[in-house]
Amino acid sequence: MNKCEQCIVRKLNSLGELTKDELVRISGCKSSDFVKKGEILFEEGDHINGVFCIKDGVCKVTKMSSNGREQIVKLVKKGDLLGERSLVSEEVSNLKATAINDMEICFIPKEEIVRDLKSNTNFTMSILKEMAVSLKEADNVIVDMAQKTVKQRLAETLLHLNKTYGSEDLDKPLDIQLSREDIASIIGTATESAIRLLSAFKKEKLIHLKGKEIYILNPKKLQHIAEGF
Amino acid sequence: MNKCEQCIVRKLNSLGELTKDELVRISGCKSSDFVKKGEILFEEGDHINGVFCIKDGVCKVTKMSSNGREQIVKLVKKGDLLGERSLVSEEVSNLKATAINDMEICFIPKEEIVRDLKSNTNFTMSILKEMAVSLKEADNVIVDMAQKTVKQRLAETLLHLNKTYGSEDLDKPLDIQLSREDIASIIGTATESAIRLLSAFKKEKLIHLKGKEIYILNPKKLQHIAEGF
DNA sequence: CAAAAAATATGACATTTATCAGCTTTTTTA
DNA sequence: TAAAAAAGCTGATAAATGTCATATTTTTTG
Repeated sequence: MNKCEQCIVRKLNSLGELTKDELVRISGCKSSDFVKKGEILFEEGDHINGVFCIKDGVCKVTKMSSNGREQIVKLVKKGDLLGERSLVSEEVSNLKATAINDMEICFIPKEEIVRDLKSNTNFTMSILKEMAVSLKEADNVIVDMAQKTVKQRLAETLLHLNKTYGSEDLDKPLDIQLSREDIASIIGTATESAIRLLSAFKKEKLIHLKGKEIYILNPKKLQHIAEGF
Repeated sequence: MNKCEQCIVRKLNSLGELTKDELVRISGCKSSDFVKKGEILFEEGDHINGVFCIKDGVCKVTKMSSNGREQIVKLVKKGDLLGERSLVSEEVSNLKATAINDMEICFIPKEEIVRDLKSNTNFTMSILKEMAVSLKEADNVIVDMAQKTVKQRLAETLLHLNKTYGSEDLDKPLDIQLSREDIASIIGTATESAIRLLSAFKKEKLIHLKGKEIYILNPKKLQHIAEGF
């Protein structure tokens, strides 16, 4: 089993605030796992009781609406933590996490992390900061969902994906493979509508599509569309 | 000026976790204020640098979308804290807060609160918990905005308002007066659409309207509508 | 590899929602 | 209190989006 204190991934999230001694202890109680594409990390109703640290891969975090459609609430990637909320809540999860591609993850039990949360101020403040950022982002998503058209939201989402999974090289596709259904589930629309708009963007040469590969050709124009022009 | 350590409102939020000594210190540096209906507490772009504790009244927290329409992100009422994010972020506010009715508020400067955040674990954990709850609620709103129809969202919103501002007595209206524009801005639709649906709900005897007063007559049926039936 | 299943794509149409115009009622202001 | 302004309401219509049907392509499976 790999050691947390030697793992580069910890530097990407709040775990980087832990001391060497704390990391050694965490290392001793954590479990590591490989998760295949399509497999479920946890579901709505599960007791999580710990935090996932994503070493590699991407998963989608979803919530089922009462209409019976799944909404992707966020994408979690290498370096991110998942399940922080379980640390300060006794409730079961209201979210489901599914691997988008093959993943490598670690799981740290709640009791161990909570210990540090109560003793290491830097760590706590870092978690607080992460939550604050998440809250701000959530507010932005709410406003977009409420006020923007599906077309604007698709443009927005493509730009967002480009920022996170795009390369400087315009000839390379986004480093994430989403189904059309996933894309629709991010922007909150019917799969057919997402497909239609993607086709329209392709026709306007804003993007290029090759199977599930997406090339962002004209981010500037996409930005204009996202802003309502 | 009133004293925090004697203020009942503190028991409604994380400030209740502070010790008597801490509260006395906070009391010495806080400022109190009355805010008239319609007045602005802070705007997008403002440096807040502190936390508001709402002693009385309600305010709407909004964000302007790039389309030029304001979206109400949440309503903040007596007992709530406002601006917690400023404690762990140097950024300017991305939100605007406007009084919905006459308010009485206290403002506690950031430096003072951050001191306690770093020394009083109970307080920090309480703030963490509040943020975790907010995050969960935000996820729910995102899913509703993305997946539900305007009609469903209106029903949902009425029930939500009923839970927070309703009385046990069905003959009494909700204890909050929102304009039709505000209601539209909560559910993310055009004012005319909100008015039309309110009229339809009234015709079906689910609610009763008398000016800005709203009476919830049939919460059960509203629940059904909110869930998509 | 062939058959079956799943995902993608597109058209036709129905439904939802926004927009604009005009009117009435309520609230504010001088 | 009268006039002006704002808010509320309703109808007509346009635009956006969802749904259903069906064809095609891609992926999975035996």
